[in-house]
Amino acid sequence: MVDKEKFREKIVLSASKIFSRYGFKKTTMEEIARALNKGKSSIYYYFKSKEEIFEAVVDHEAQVLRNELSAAIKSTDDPELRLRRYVKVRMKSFEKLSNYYNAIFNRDLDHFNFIEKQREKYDLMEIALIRYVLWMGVRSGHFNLENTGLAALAVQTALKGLELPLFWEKRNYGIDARLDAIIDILFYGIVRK
Amino acid sequence: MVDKEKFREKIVLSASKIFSRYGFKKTTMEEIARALNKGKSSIYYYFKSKEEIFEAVVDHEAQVLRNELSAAIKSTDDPELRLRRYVKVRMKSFEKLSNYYNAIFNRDLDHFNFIEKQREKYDLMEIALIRYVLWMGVRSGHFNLENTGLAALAVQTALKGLELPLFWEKRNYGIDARLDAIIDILFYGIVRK
DNA sequence: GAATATTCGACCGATTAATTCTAAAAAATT
DNA sequence: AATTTTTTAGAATTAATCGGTCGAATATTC
Repeated sequence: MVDKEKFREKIVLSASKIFSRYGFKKTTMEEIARALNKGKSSIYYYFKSKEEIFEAVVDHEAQVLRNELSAAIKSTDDPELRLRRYVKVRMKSFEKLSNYYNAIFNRDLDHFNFIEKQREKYDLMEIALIRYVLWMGVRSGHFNLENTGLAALAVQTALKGLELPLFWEKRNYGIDARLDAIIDILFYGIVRK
Repeated sequence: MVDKEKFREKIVLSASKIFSRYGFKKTTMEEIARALNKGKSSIYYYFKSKEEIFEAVVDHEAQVLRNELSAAIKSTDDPELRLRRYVKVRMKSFEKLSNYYNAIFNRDLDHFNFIEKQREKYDLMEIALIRYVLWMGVRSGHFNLENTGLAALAVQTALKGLELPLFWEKRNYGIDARLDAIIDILFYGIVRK
């Protein structure tokens, strides 16, 4: 039927909320079904397992993140501001996109190889985006870098490393300020004086 | 030992956070124990079941609520402002004290009779508090009521009825404004013109 | 009204989680 | 320092839960 894909999306959107609230393990098929006013077994008509639903959820949220990131890049021409906005969106999205975040940091989930694949896919995308931002900055003379590929890798590594300390502790206040500080530090070595 | 009661409190405080995040059913003894750096079975030295821990948590939070409510009442002498503050604290606390809230509204828990007892205890306390607030208002000529006992019951019933629509929907914004509106409506029939 | 798509209740086996058991550390008492 | 008592926790037990299957029922399409 034509509507099958539509309903798969409905499932993804609904399950996403439950996953983000309770995490993968604590979310039951029963709950996913109940939220949609369906019987549990009906869900299996659309997805063949809980993992498959979760994979679709993660894919969907990665897509949302990608969109937000490219919107941030398009929002300005100034390379410095652009990188600044990119970092902010990227770090803040990680808070919101908690499924994705959990998928990456939750030890329980390490055995799912699709997480690994997702991570790789995401990493490549991110490095490419950062490299683009850096390259544009170099071209316009704002940034001072020999090898944008290597630099993009370095920046991305730094961002990944910052995720944990940034969100594990005080989850609410000071994030903006701390991000600014981090970005400033990042810039000292990049921006041409 | 003397410290046994102390450690029971530690368990209650710690378990409270986990319960409020995941609810009764989804919280495991394993998690409660892990959060305290103890073995799962050690917890059973202090509480004889998960239910008993939860009961202690609910008791504790009801106590917190009682304290906040009487602080609100003591915070002013003006009867109108006092009732206004009482309602605000009462409605907002319900958001925070989510264990208690869940205990009352979660259908899964209906079979625990201690919930019923807790509910009764709380209702009586609340009616007494409201009656006191109303009575003081009548005495000073601010309120216009024949029977404060009956009026207290009516106000309390109204508040209980408001809990659900108020918190089930948009859980964040407009609550303050909506509460004010509700309080205003409540006052039209109470405050002497 | 046959064929196809969709739903769901009943069930199963594996896993997980609550609780108990046993015995060993750790503290307190003698 | 021996012993008694308190506290801890790994292992064992038991109960419940949950993901997933199956087949039958119901709705939809042709």
